Amino acid sequence: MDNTDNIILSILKENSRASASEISKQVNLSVPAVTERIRKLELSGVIEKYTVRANPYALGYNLLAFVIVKVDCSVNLEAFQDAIAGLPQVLECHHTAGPGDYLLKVLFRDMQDMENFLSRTLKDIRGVADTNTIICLSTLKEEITV
Amino acid sequence: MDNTDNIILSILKENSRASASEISKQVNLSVPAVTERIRKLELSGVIEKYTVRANPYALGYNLLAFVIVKVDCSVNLEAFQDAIAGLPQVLECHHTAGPGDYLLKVLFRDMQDMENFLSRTLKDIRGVADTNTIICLSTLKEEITV
DNA sequence: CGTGAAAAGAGTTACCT
DNA sequence: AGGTAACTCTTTTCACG
Repeated sequence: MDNTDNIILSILKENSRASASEISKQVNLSVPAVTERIRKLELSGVIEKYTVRANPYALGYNLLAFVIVKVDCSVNLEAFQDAIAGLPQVLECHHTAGPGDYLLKVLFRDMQDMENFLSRTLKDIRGVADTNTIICLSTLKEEITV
Repeated sequence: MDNTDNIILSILKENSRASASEISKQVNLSVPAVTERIRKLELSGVIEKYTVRANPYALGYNLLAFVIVKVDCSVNLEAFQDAIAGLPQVLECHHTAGPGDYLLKVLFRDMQDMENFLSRTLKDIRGVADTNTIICLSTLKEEITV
């Protein structure tokens, strides 16, 4: 993971469809050398997957919020986790040490969608004791990784 | 944005390097038809960018935390925002309505790196009045978008 | 929206520095 | 480790049905 690898990674982060020949010009290396480095980045797990960044707004999701969830410790956590992970609106679910037990990042179409999620979807999941919602007014930065 | 578009989008989310011919087989459409749909998804902004998902752990970042930041209202917010956005460790920065003013998603190499970030990097930014850190124990789900 | 052909560009390999 | 060159395969693009 030298400097060249970092440049290659940042090029792919900007455009994962960049060809090896395009990249080779930017890093002053031959095509096979670039191909080999990318292959190693994939094998070592640095490159997890080639993906697409979709715009939630263009898809009708205009509201973003983080939800801090407190869970009743007496309940089976796996059921809670499976239920949460199955909700497509829930982009992220982290087990946390802090004011709550879980932190969710959730997209909503509108306020009503959010209300519905908080007062129905979430409360219907066994184990959810309390929720605390942080509404996002605007997003200044949103990267997948370093 | 019909069902076919959704399938195409989900295929690209799984592998953004999938060729139009590969996709065409999965959606039972011709190659030019798929190409045209993808072009429209790009133009309409649904597809924001083709990117790579890098594994933070493979890059030495083993600690993830969310930091709730309270800002002194009397200070110029732009300076704060620019300073924050310039930090590569800060993956996300949201302006929020809630217990704090900003919510940051930050990667750390280790505990010392986190301590350094909280007690130096952050405190040195003008306007930061108070911080509250939520440490992630584990991550169950982490998607970019719906 | 499908088909088919033509052209361009991709990746791969082997060999050499 | 990296460069060069040739070969092969795939992809994309275009004109037409």
